[in-house]
Parts: sequence; structure tokens; C-alpha cells
Amino acid sequence: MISDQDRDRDTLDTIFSKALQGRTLFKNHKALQSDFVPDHLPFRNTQLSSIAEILAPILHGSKPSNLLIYGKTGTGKTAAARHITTKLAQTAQKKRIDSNFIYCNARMSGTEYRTLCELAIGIGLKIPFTGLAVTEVLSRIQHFMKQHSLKTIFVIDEIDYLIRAYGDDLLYDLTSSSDKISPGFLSLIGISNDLQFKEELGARVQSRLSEEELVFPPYSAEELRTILNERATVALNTKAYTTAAINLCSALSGSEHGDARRAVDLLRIAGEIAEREGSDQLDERHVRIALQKIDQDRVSEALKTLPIHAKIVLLASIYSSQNDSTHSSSGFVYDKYSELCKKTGLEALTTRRVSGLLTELDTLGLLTAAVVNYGRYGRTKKITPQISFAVASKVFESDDTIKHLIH
DNA sequence: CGTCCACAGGAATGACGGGCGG
DNA sequence: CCGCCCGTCATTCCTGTGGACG
Repeated sequence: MISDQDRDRDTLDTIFSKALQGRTLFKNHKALQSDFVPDHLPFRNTQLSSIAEILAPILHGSKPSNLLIYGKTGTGKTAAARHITTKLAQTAQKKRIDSNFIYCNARMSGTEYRTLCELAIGIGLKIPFTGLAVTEVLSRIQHFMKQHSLKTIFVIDEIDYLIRAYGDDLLYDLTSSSDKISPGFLSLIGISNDLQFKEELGARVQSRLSEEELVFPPYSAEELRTILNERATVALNTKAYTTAAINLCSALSGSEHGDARRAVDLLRIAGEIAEREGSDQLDERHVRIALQKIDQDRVSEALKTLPIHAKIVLLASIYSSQNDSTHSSSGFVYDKYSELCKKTGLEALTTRRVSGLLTELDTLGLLTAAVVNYGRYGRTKKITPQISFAVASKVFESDDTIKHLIH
């Protein structure tokens, strides 16, 4: 009989010895991670030079126009913006021009307050992580920028998230604060995945924020192949992958929406699988396994960070819709949810709150909550889980408070 | 053609953890 | 230390609503 510990040590030993033998496929794992900004962005020359032209005025001390960048996920928006800003920052530093380039992701930050905090930290201003009014943080930032006459470019990624959750007031304040900051200034670069996002902006913000606009089209499968090849030569050892594997990665991602990030993720995960298997070449088989794993990974990451009640609501939705779809109204889900809460000893939240949680889970893409009218029989959200029971249970099993709800 | 279901979702309010200025 | 402010999450109370049924 082999204990768990023994087995763990065995596998660790084999991993280590393989690494020592130099059998790893990766020579630079970072180049395939999603936050990696490559030196060279193929097929984005026109966009890059447009951004550069728009931002260039900062090099002689005047305020660049605000910019709005559109494009679906994985079309290189973030990479392009980060690429240009770091290049600019380098040039500015060389020529001793005072300027700040700050990047933040609104969805990661979560709230208006925390987005502003990113800006504050970026310009070197200390702000407590809670306790202040948003307007207070804003005026401190403005005051600080005026005092030090800071010239700043602020990139807000996934800006559509911010608008949907909080409205455009903050953006209005940010774009109309130039006199409070002068002789410093603040230029905004908004990045949006949503092409219709602009219509959600009020007219006053719309004209200010999108002084300039740029659209990033999706990559074709052909272009993806070139990109992946470029990344692969940086990230992987020369003989560690087949061209067929690269081609498959680009074909699989290109057929959907030309999503480069997904293609790169796919390649990385395939590499990791191949490495774990101990094979010395990444081939098409690994890519196919990775394809199954990739969505699951993304989802379970989201699941893990969910608050406890959101987890239970999600579980309740899955149970409710499991056998027959007539049991997927928000009322049914709530009943199931409170039943589950009773089992864990937790106090159930109100219907109102659960309704809110359902919409939150919808925006996370973990389920769809469509409002439907059954006339005489009322008006509900029709809940359809977007993840399987298997995936959910796998993640929730590691949560002590709800693991016994899974059966 | 009006009724009325079964909720949606807005507004006001409160508890909580936390910072502020005095 | 105090009294006051904040954001966040949740509750309570409320008004609104599309369309099948009678």
C-alpha cells in the first residue's frame, strides 16, 4: 500500500529529475502567458502608428487626445496599448520628459474606487484602500497632479465594464478635469471589447472620450499562424513542437473569432500537458487535449473566487435545470437555494438579493438569466447554467462549507 | 379587453469594516 | 480617542410589466 505522501514525493521526484535532465519543452514560459507583451506585434502596424501619432504630443509636453479602442477579445488591443505606452515611457525617460503611463483593467479592479486607486498609485499618491469617498479620491488625485504638474496617460482596459456597473459619471469627471490639473494633464485611453459600448455613454462623455477612435479587427487563421509561430520560437525549444500543432492551434482559434489570446493560451496549455506527460515534442494530440481543458480552466478560476452564496445559487441553478427545464425559473432556483442553505446551516439571503446574484452570475457568463413572460403564469428569469455539473462539483468539492451538498 | 401572475428591478435604509480630522 | 464620513453587501419596501387566460 502506497500512501499519498509517498506518491506525491515520487511524482515530485520525477518532475525534478526531468527538469534536471533538461527535458523541458519551454525555454521561456513567460512568453506564452496571457499578460505577456511581445516586442513585435504583427499585422497591427497601422493601428500602432495611429496610436503613436495620437500620443506623440506628450513628448513635447502637450496633451494628447483621448482615445477609444474597440475590438473583440484577443485582437491585440491591450498588447498594442501596453506596447506603445512602454515605448513612450522609455523615450520620455531618455529625453528626460516628465510623464506617467498607467494601465489598469476595470474588470479586475472591480469598482470605480479601486480603479481610481490604480491611477493614484500610478502617479505616486498614497490612497487608503477603503474609507474615502470616490469624489474625495478624485479631487486628491487632481490636486496632486496640479501640484506636481504631472503629465499622465491613463489606460482603462475593459472600460465597458465600468460603465455598465457605475454609469459614466466618473469618466465625465476624469475627462473634464483639465483646468483643475493644469499645468499637468490627463489623457484617457479606453479599451472596450464591446463594439456597441459607445452608445451607452452619455453625449457629454461620448464626444470627450472618443476624440479619436480605433478599431481592431479579428485576426484571420493565417495571421494567427504567423503570430503563434513567432511566439513559439521565443517560448519553446526549437525541436519541442511540430508545425502541425501550431497550425491546429491557429485553426481552432481562428475559426471562432480570431482570438489570439485564446490561441496562445491553447499553445501554452498544450505545452504544459506535453511536458507533464514527459513527451519531448508537442504535437496535435496535446493540442486537442488542451482544447478540452482550456474552457474548464477559465471557468474553474472564476468559480473559485465566487462568494459562498453565489456558489450555492449556481449549484441550485444546476440542480434545478438538471432534469427538466420547466424548473429553471428564478422562483424554483430560489427554493432549491434555500433548501441547500438549510443543509449547510447558512442563513438564506432574500429573493431580491438572489435575483441580483443571478444577474451577476449572468454577466460572468456562468449562466444565462433571460427575462421571459409566461403571460398568465407570470414573469421570470429563465435560468440556464452554462457550466456542467461535473465542472462545478470539481471546484466546489474543495470548499468545506458546501462540499457535502454535492451528490 | 381587462385581469392578474410571478416575478423584475429601482430606491431607501442599515450593518459592517475602515479612514479621516480634530 | 471620538464622531463623522465612506464603500460594500444585504434587506425591506415598493412600483412596474408582458401577455395568456377568462
